[in-house]
Amino acid sequence: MSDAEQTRQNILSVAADEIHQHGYKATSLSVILNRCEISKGALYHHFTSKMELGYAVFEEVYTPMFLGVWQSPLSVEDPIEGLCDFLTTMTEEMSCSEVVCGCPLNNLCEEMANVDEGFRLRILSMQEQLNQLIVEALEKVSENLRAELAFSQVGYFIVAALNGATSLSKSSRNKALFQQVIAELCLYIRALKK
Amino acid sequence: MSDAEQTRQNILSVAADEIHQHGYKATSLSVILNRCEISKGALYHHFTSKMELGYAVFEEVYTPMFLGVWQSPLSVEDPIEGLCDFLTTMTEEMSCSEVVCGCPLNNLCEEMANVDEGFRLRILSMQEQLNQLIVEALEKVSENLRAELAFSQVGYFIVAALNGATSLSKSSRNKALFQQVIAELCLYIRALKK
DNA sequence: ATAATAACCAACCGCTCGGTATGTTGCAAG
DNA sequence: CTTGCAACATACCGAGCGGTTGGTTATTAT
Repeated sequence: MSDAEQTRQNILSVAADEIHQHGYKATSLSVILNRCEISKGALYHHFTSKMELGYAVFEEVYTPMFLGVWQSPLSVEDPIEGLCDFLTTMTEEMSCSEVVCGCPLNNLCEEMANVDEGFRLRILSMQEQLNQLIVEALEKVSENLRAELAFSQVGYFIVAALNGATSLSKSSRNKALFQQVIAELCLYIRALKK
Repeated sequence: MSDAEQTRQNILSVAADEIHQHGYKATSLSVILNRCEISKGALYHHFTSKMELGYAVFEEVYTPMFLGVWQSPLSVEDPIEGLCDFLTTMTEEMSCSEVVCGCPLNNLCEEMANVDEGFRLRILSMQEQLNQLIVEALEKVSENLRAELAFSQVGYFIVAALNGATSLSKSSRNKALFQQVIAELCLYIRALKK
């Protein structure tokens, strides 16, 4: 990787971390510059504006990360159990600070969807892709599931409950509440089976 | 009501609206001043800082509103149906822009819980009160519910799903997704019955 | 070897923000 | 009648922000 590309990737990675921790608006370019030990000129050579940097973080960091994380648990033989295992393992392995930090996608959705159309459309697309993954997984084992289910609706419900769980744990600064909601979510998911 | 108290209430009401629409940080004092047609001196006569104004909005506007909204559907004979009716009626009656605007409590939780301890504790208290309302309602009809339920966990799950539903509708700018998640949530709630 | 361009730096700009200092008005008690 | 304080108004401050400008160094193509 060329030096320039290295610089760019470093900016993206640091920006992704800052945006995850403090949100897009509260992320200061000067902090990114300090952490990367570069000048403002360097940053503006690689990105035309803060907004473009935000979009790049979304597309080049968050999106591949997200698809990667969700694909594996849904690709197993029994996606219902795969999903539940994934959720419980995640709650167990995540540090308290990670839980409190929330999901990058949900954070950006709350912060930016009503403010910037570029972010909104990217978030929407990501959510639809994620929902599609769940729907396909459910369809794969539909013969083992209750008959009256609306898969897309179920998929969005699962995502909603998960996002709500992270939101709740932000006020309690505690994994306990998060774990409870995930536990209840797993009960719901397992009850999808016949 | 005295003129001064009138001014104070006006500030609170306008600030509550601005914070609901744009969040706490993005709410500019100058906008509040313009809408209220008062000077900065007037605002700082009634509130010592923007933070204190935010706390006052939470305690004097959001809290009573919230408790009022949730108490009625949970106080009826069958709180399960009361809750489902409440949720579906809400989705039907809320305008699209209201849905997209989100829940003030959840918005503040996402924005401020990780940033300011004063907000965090107030939000936490409000969520616990809300959960308590649900738990008490469930206990009231526990003989009609499935035996193995953990009421507190169920309460938080319901709140989480609801919050997640508003989050999802922010990216779609659409009531449809919100309605779907609420519909699935009602299926879950009704399935709490034996 | 040199010209051109990529990659980067330092200094500065305008703007908005929350907050403050000082001044003015009006009512109400003594 | 005046003294005093509540209830405002006006003007200003410093800080931090995203972004721009003009210049410098390093790399690459001819």
